[in-house]
Amino acid sequence: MNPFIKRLIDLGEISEEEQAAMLAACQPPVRVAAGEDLVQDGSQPGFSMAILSGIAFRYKGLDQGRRQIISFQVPGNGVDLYAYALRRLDHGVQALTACEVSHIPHSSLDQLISIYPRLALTLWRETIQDTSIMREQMVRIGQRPAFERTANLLCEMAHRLTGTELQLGEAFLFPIGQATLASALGMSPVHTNRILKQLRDANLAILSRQRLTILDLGGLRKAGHFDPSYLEPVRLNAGI
Amino acid sequence: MNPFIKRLIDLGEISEEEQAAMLAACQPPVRVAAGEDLVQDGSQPGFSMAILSGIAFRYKGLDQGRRQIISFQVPGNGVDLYAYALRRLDHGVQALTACEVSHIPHSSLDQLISIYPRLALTLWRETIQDTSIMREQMVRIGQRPAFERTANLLCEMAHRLTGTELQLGEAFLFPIGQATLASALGMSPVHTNRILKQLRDANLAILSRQRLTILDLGGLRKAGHFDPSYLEPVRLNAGI
DNA sequence: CGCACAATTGAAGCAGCTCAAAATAAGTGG
DNA sequence: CCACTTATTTTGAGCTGCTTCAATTGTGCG
Repeated sequence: MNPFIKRLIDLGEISEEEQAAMLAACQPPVRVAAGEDLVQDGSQPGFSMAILSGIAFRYKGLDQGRRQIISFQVPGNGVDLYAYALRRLDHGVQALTACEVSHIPHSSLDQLISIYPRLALTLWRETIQDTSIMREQMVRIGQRPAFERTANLLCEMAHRLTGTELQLGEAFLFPIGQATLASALGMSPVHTNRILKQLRDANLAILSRQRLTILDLGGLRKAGHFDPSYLEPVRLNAGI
Repeated sequence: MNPFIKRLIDLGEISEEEQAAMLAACQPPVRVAAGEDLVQDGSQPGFSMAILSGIAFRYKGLDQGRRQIISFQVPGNGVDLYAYALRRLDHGVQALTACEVSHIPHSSLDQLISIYPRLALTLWRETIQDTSIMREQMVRIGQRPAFERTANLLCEMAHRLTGTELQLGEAFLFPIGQATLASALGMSPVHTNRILKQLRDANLAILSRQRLTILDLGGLRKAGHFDPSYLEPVRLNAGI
């Protein structure tokens, strides 16, 4: 099934009719090569996107080549759904791996939402989940020392990639260079390298050859003070 | 005028009827003392809030007392409007100064939005502005060195407080302790103190006695590499 | 094979941290 | 309004986590 639709179902009860309507609003998949921008910083797209396969990331660039990676987007995630209400993007989105994305024109969203208001709430929830991840990233960068910080991010990625096509048994396809990882962690590439070595030496995780291999999930979680509750899907009418 | 309504008007064209309806959905103001929580981390509020006066901040706590301040909320800002779609808050909100806030029950939002769908988009836009600020905060923490980082945040606060009741001529009421500021900047209180001294010595800004005084806005902006474009209100149908 | 790029390691420096004490400011009760 | 207490700010000193620079090794690929 379309992983984006699957995700929306996870986020809230949506009828088959709504699913079909959402699916119809998604344009045929576009392939984007690794390293390409899905949308440019500062552009004014008339569409949002859903990631069908692959990993992308959002980033904000500074002068002199430095940049901060804001968050990763995995299959099923929407990308800049809230660009729907933004005139001008304040960040870029780039493909980490080759990606398949579906464009969703904002005009289609207008129609969709006017017919199925509940869908709007579900889409909104997807963006909210996104902000939860951003907050966690902020805590990571602002408060956690390098080792814990790195372990924590790897835990998050493993968690989010679980169940996607990118899971390969105990390992995950996560072809990120150390320089790129460094700009997600807010630390230097050299230090990132050393921390990865420490994680390897501690038999917690290995990141190499396009792959993230978790050797000791429990240990990695402890090292990263990782608590996945912020990633659990948020159902409006569940629980209480 | 109610600063929240004023802000919504800034964010998009909303009719007087819509304004009135929104106003009606806001419950009578509640006063919260400085240092008190507006909402607790982990709680499940059935309402969102608007800040009528004062400054609040959102934060995520770690073990051992460390915490990261996610963002500040100034008069007119909504607080956790998207808690509307969240079951359980993943962060807390605390009053920096004494605050007046208006609760907006989610049930009222339901009704409001079903009658005035355009209001939903405007509220959404308010939350989007919020995420822009969060992204900037992430860049600040992840990429900027202490001096630039601090200057940048002070620029943002000055910008956002301009035009509110908290503006006092060249200065702003911003009664933040250095320890609190430190947890917003992701640095130690001692170092925060030294950076503030540097800013003072450079005749850029003074933060003391409850007040933020900007001595040299141009210089402060340059020092902080501050570009306010992410704060400009985002109008859907404007421009182009 | 050989080129280009990514990962690894070493070494030196510094930005920012912790610890700890002194100086100011802010409350509080008499 | 003063004396006292308590919190906040400021400063010093020493340390370390992380950075930068630079060289080496490894890896993927035409």
